[in-house]
Amino acid sequence: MDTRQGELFSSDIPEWELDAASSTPAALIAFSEPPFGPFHYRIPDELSGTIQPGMRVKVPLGKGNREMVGYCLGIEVVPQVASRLKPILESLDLQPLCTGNLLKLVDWMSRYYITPIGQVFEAIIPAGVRTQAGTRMKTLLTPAANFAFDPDRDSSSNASSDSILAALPTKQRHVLQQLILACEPLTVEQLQKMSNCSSAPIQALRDRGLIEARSERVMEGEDNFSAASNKLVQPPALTADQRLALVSIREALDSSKHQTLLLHGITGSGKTEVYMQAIEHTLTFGRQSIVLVPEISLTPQTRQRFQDRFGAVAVMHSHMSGPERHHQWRRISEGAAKVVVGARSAIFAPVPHLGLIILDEEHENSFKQNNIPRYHARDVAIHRAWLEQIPLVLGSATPSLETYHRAVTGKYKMLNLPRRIHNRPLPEVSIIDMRHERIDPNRGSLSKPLHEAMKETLRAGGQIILMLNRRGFATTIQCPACGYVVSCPDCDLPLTHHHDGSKAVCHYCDYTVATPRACPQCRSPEVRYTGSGTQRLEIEIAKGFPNSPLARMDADSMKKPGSHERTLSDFRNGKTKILLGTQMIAKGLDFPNVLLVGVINADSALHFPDFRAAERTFQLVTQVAGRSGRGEKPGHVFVQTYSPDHPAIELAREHDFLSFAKQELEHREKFQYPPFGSIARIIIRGLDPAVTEAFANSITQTVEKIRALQGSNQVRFLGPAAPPLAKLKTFYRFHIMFVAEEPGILNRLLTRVHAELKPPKDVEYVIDIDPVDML
DNA sequence: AGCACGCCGACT
DNA sequence: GTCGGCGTGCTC
Repeated sequence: MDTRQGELFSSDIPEWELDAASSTPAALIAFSEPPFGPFHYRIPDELSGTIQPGMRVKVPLGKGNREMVGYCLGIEVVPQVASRLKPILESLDLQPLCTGNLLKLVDWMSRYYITPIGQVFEAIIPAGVRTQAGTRMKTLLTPAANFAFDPDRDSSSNASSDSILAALPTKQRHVLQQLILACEPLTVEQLQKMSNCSSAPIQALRDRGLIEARSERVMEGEDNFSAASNKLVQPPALTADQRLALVSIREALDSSKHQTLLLHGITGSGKTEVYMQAIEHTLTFGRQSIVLVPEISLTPQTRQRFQDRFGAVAVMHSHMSGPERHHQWRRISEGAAKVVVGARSAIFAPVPHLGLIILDEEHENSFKQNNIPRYHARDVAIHRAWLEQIPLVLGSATPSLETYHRAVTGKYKMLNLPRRIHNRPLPEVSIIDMRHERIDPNRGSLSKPLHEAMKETLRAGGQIILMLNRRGFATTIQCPACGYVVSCPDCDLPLTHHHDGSKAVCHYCDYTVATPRACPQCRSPEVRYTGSGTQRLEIEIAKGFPNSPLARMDADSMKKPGSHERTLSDFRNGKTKILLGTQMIAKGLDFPNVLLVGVINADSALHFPDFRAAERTFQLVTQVAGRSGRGEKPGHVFVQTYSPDHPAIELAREHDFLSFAKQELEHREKFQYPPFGSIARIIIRGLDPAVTEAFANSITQTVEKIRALQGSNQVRFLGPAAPPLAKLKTFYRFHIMFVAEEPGILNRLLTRVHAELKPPKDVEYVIDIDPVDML
């Protein structure tokens, strides 16, 4: 190719400083792997006018000119001689995968999360869309122009084509006649079948130019994504509170301006109905909506509820196949879906006329992505809504303190649903002080009061939800003789015993071994299982309540597709009386006959070394408590804890979010934690502990240097220190925490630091902006 | 990431 | 004298 280019300009003046008149339009291309670029590429004549921002292109890179796929960021005029630039080889998309505000959103994410823009593209465009999953190239054959399909054609009208036909070998003539008679483009296979021949005569006709072939990408399989069912459910009447909230959202929609609204509605207050009527209003001016929900609450029921109301609903979640995602994505970008309901990544849905974004269970940590780019869907939603100048509704019974504080200070509009539907009371919550509970093997993990309440509830025909936030059978496997604990060789953490298959499993990396029958260290013939998980609880309950059908819901029992759906429908129709599970069952479930909820261990989230531990505990207890008493009969909740005096637990008992928030905000302000400050984290991991720690320490020095350079002394940092998971999947880990008054200062510092860091071999690091956990 | 250039040790 | 180690730097 351009091997002689260098010789054409042998002067010492860099080419880009040459005559400005030779400036030329070039495409700016970024890659999703190093070197991320972006780099300029020449747009060859045959592609001129076709390359647009948001498209993927194939370009040569480096000395070997290896072919790379890159994303076009834009077309620029660069003061460079056109021939100096390497050319784009090929355009991979007919239409941009990303346009307008979505492109701006990608750019913002790249800067805010300090992530190469190519990696952001890779994360927001589903893999199934990039590979065009579910489509296939099909070659369609048509007769050459002078044989154009013509059903009325008689033999005298086109003498020349007839003579060509007559001159052909028999087989080829027959094939061509068949194609003309077909009156529509045919695939090679179809034509072969019709004329009962091999592909040879067809190829010969193509070579003679008598058959024209064109390639087209077609959707494979039938369109099984049904459109609207014709009878849609009519909206029910709203309560006064709901009406008031809806009026505010409608005002925001009508204003054509951006506004964030916090819908603070207690559990069972009917937030979803407000969302749906807001979506309805959005539809009246021809715009679509995006509804984001945590992955676990994206149940078939949720989906059904929206489908019954709106018909044309697109669903996006992580357990979808490539072709499915691709199809949904296409439907969305064509504007065929009125509503997109999805988890985290649905915030990137290519909706053409977005009118409203709703983010339900706003406080949920699962909206934060744990791998690059480590974005928070709530914050991305805020930015997208701002770019589109549309309202964003954040809904929760237990808002995050960040959001709540912004609503209280007037940055967001606060909407309240302080009452349950039909004025039903919130359940009475009883705290069980486990420090004073006698252990009784007949009850296992259940305290006497909870055990009694269960008996009573079952007698009265009610249903029960029990939450234990640990899966497996036992959390530690220990030798009573020598104290040896069976641990993960890769993470140094105790393995959890799983009863099914008698295996010991690491819950952080899935390392699995057969649970030893004897102590591997001292050969003592006995091991002890301490700490209860859902599997043990299931066995205990089955023994204690043999006549009450029971179902367990956790990551282990929900592996099979459809099991989630089946378990919930069995519980809904009363086939099972007791539902026990991990926090998976704490959110969103709405079963009117649940009269009792038991929290087996409310402290599980309380003792994490994390400033949000209290907030999470409050949220978890409040959320799971909200599952009870949703029907006509009142509900009751029992919370087992070893810290009955902890404010998070006491205030959750009183359903007093306001007091909890007030108290917690005071604490946050003292330490400049969010929402009073901005935080970020650098996590360093490496195979060699000493090398890793040395690099972590060197980061500190770079940070101090840049901080002095920028004069950003407001930034404080802690560390490097060993995080709670000091070893994970064979990697030794360190982290550094950053706190500053506002995100801009932190971003400016970390962007520079990132540019200077160069980790040694086998060491890597990530920057986590606005982390939600410190693990 | 890959691939070059580049500057010091053990081999024909 | 050359072959080759992987440190450093660049990729439009």
